[in-house]
Amino acid sequence: MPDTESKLINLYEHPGHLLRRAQQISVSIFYDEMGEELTPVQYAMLRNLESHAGIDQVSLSAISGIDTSTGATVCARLEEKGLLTRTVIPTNRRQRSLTITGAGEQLLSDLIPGSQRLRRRLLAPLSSTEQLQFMALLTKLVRENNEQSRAPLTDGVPAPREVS
Amino acid sequence: MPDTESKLINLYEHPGHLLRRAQQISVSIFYDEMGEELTPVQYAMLRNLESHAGIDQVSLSAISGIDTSTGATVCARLEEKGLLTRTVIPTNRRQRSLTITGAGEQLLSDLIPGSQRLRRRLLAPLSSTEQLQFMALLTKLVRENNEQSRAPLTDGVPAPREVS
DNA sequence: AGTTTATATTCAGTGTACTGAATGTTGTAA
DNA sequence: TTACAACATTCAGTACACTGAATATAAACT
Repeated sequence: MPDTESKLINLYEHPGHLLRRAQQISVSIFYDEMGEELTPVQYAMLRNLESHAGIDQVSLSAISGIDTSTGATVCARLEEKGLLTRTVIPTNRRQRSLTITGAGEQLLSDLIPGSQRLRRRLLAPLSSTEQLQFMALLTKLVRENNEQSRAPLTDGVPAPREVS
Repeated sequence: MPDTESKLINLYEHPGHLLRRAQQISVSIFYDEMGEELTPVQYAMLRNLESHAGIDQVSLSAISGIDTSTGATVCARLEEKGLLTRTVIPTNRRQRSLTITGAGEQLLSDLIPGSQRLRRRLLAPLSSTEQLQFMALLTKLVRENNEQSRAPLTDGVPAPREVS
């Protein structure tokens, strides 16, 4: 009998604990391959900004799966580093339009090889078949539990709320 | 052709990003099912302490997969809450022996049903077969990448360094 | 118009999680 | 025994990630 539902002696049979460990490892490899210029979350937001020029902070946070409070501080740091600019939108002075700078785009393109190595290293313990399985299962788990966290993903391109 | 190795347009094909989201969701469900008395990491450390009475902070951090700096602050908070006690070991005044209190053991046993619901909810999007697959793959990934993070797991029972 | 409601952002506070350094203790070697 | 290395713990600093509340703006409604 596989000990999936029975005794909970070993904490490492708990999916939550394993996920925490996997994330730690992922972050660690990230810094190894991508350097110290960006944190994983900063990278994710900048990468998402690249394909959604002029988006506002709330929408960018949403597609990045990050709570808006956190998203604001992340954007502030990216602005400090000169990787994006924030400008108040005249037609809706609540929103700030975000634009990636040249330095930001340069950095992203410099980081492409690292991001590929990161992915390969993280999945290296699995065979190619297992890699596909794992990604499919993880995607399914995230997608269907999506609404659980404070920062549920707005799927795909989330109707950029007519910034213009 | 499955887009596993090709273009990296969609960030949600990146394992690291998915792992971060999965962890967010896991934490969120944790609070939902386990209440606010303990954080996930506090729970993990207390649970590990239960089966390793008298262990020192460094060893407990190691088996919990937590860096010792972080482990120290977590233990301090658990002591404040009256869930464990820390006493300097006379024979080695560097180390502090940790002991779970009655209140700590009570709390852990109260949380057992919640921890089972947590596990079920987290894995609910997957069929039973998929759940087994997923746990196996995640375990493999964590185990073989173990040394990557600052807090590599000492496997199983890590030779409690003769506390006594 | 004036009031409510919704929205975007920010702020205060707590808790991981890490790095790098400091402190104190123990054990070993010159 | 004195110097040095190893070790356990702590501390300072940075960055997520969340909650709950505050602020400012915009839209809707009476």
